[in-house]
Amino acid sequence: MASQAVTPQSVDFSKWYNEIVYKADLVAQSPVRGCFIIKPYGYELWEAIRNSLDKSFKETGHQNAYFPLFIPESYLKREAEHVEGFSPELAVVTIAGGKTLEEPLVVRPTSETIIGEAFSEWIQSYRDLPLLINQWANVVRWELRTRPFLRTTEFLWQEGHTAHATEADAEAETLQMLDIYANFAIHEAAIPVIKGRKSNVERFAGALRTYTVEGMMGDKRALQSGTSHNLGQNFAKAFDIQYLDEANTRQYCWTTSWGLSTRMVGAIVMAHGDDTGLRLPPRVAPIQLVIVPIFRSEDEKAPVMQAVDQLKAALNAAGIRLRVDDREGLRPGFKFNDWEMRGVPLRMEIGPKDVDNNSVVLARRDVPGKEGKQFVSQENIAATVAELLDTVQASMLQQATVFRDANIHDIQSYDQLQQVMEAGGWARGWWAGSDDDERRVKEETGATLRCIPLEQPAGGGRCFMTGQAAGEVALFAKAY
RNA sequence: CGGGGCGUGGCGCAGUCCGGUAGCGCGCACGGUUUGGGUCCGUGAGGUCGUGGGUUCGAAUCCCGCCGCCCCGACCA
Repeated sequence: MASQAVTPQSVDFSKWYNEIVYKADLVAQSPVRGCFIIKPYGYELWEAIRNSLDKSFKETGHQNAYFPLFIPESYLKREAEHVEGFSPELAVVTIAGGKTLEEPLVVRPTSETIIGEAFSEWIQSYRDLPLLINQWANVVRWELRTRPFLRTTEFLWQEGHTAHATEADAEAETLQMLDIYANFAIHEAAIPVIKGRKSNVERFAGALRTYTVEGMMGDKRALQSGTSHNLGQNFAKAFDIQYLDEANTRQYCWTTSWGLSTRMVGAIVMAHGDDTGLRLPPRVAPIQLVIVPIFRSEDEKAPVMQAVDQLKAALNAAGIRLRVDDREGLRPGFKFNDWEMRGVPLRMEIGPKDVDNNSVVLARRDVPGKEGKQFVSQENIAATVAELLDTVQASMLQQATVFRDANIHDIQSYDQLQQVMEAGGWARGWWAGSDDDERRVKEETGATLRCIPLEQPAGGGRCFMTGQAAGEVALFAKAY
């Protein structure tokens, strides 16, 4: 069937996304609205994300644990801002075992409360700090509107929770984890995210400060791809997380939490996809290389498959994730399109002519059409492929960075903000507005304050909205 | 909850205005053909037309009720 995909830069980007996640076999519909089945190919992509992050967590001294799905309703109520923030989207169990429960159980929307309760028992002394815990889990948030990966009723994520002796330690942890997210997004997912701080309006319910990494999608909208919160002493006070310091006096801990979800899968799809379908960065692609053998007859098939077996062995030995498409009855052209739609970064074509010449064709997914094809020798194929995968990885980051930078516009006035939002893109300008000003921006232009970037220009200027003196620039964009 | 739309084989749809044998494309199964950019031909399987009632000799089609889903808005990793 011919691909009906539209250009991701067009107004039909949403439609393109909804179609491609199904066609590329990432996801399937489920019986429950807002919940989606993640199919093996999509799950492998999530596993690649998970494995990379988990490695970074371990390297920075974090340990995995697992906390219960059900949280007593009273726990959420202990932190006022937190419960207010999450109440509208909670799923609550009131009946179990055929009886009405004395206290309803909340299906976790996040686990600060139950982990805070545990921390209060685990932590006695400054010697117990820092306590660095992460969990891989599912959470449920009953959102009104959902989309595969980007906003689902149930989603998979990791949530890190840490406790520290000092505010400085907590802040350092918060920023360290933000760096891990940013490094993953940039170097693995090839999405050049911008690190920044959230405004009061966008801050996590109960946090002192929230940091974010924001990525630009193919339609120039922003997507928050990971967050890290400095919770201050808010949860420590709500859950009585205290320790005895070296002077034998009781002190409240400073805690953090940080999370990255299956939304990252959607980010990768939306940041890189094109007319033909997905484009997956080699470092996270479940299949990095697909080999398409080409032959007309059984006589031609034997030598081709023999060469394929040899190439496959060499590539496997080098740790390259590959698949041989030996499906019968399908023409090569069909297979080319099929794997391009699924985003496989590199394709190897090998037919009788190549066997004679000791060559193969390698086709890059990041360069469209025939220009992405090249003949290479079968000698040292593993090294050739590995190098080309690195090239594709770098090229995809480069393309995404050029696209991002071309679509961030510096603004000096509210008019300019409105113009940028109408035309599409991100707006960057000096900002000293109030929370109400920020809400007005959202109402009138559809843009939200995505973040106050950590990297700031020198000096200061006048707020583009209020004209007041401003010391920081902020990024505004329409977001998912 | 406000505004708009849709429920017909696995998926996408036509048929509804004007009632009269349930159709098309894709997919699936089988046989043949084909393979360097989305092969072609043939045969076949598969549908309580969302649901309940009403009108009628006869309802996918007309009337009334109900249910479900999608899109836009409010909420959001």
